[in-house]
Amino acid sequence: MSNKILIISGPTATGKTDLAIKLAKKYNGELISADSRQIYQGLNIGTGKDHPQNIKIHLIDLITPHQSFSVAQYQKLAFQEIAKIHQKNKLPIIVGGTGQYIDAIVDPNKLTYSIKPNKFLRYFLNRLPNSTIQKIYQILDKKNFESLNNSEKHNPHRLIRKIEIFFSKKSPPSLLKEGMGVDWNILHLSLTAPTSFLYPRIDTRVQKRLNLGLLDEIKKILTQYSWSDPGLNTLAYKEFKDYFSVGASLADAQSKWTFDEHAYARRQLTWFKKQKNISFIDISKSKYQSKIFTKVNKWYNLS
RNA sequence: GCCGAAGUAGCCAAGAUGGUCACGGCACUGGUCUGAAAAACCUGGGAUGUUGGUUCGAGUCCAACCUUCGGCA
Repeated sequence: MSNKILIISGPTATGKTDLAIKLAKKYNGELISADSRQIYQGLNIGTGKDHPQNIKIHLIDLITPHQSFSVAQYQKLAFQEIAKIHQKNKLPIIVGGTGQYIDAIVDPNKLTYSIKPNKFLRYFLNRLPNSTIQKIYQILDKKNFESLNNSEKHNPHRLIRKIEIFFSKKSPPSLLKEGMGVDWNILHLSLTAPTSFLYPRIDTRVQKRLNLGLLDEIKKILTQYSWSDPGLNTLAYKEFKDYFSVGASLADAQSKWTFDEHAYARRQLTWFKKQKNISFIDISKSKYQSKIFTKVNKWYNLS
């Protein structure tokens, strides 16, 4: 066997981790995080690393807040972890809310992932107005520029990445050469709920994290890192920048943070909605957990 | 009870001398995404406290009423 992978995804505050821990116990599994923020050391309360200490979760606490990270790196590491867990004849359980990271596992054939970021180019382009970036890309690659939708044309990150790809030498090696992902048997469960159900849960969790001492954690982080470090561009941290640096009110920071969490949850729902081969589980419905265990059980024992 | 100020979407808020049924921001909605993704973007709907009056025409002027805030009692 040993080609099965269980994925638990979904927006924030749906109880993914708790569920995944239960599943891991029952099915002899090991957890792999798919979370772009829990990879940062020191960002604990704000990113929700509140799972029991005796539970091992792979791919968290990988780097410090002044380092940057990306999907391609995640993909590589996740493949390694999956392989290790399979070798132990255990079930890898991917749990997280970063849709892009999960996508890199489910659909690994992303050719451009081998094209590395060009720091110099990014530094240069990042200080230009978007209209100029557009013109540059238009001149370089008129055809592709015109095929972009409105959202992409106004998105400097995406435009810069496209320019980066244009300048790189073509013919990126396919990851499929390594044979990763070709024979996996994946069950992808995505937790979901109406926003009217999610928002109150988010709100209480925000309050809870403040009570747990988030502000002290931020204070401590600020002794070593600065607001411009990539790790601090994270919900639960970035909203407190004005509070700490300009003396803005705590209430404003908290409500800003809360609303950012709502918007984040919406984006996640939008992302997962259009992914293929997902079973959605509405956690606002009763007995959703038993539905999950039934589904997993059937999948685990068959095939 | 009297005097003053104010009432524009869930919240904040613009609106020279009355004239395209009203600027924005937040929230909320739907969407985009191939090495920044808890990122970075695109999109949509919703309002002039109430009732009258003046006027060709009122958020803008007048009256009454209602509500809120401040002061005096």
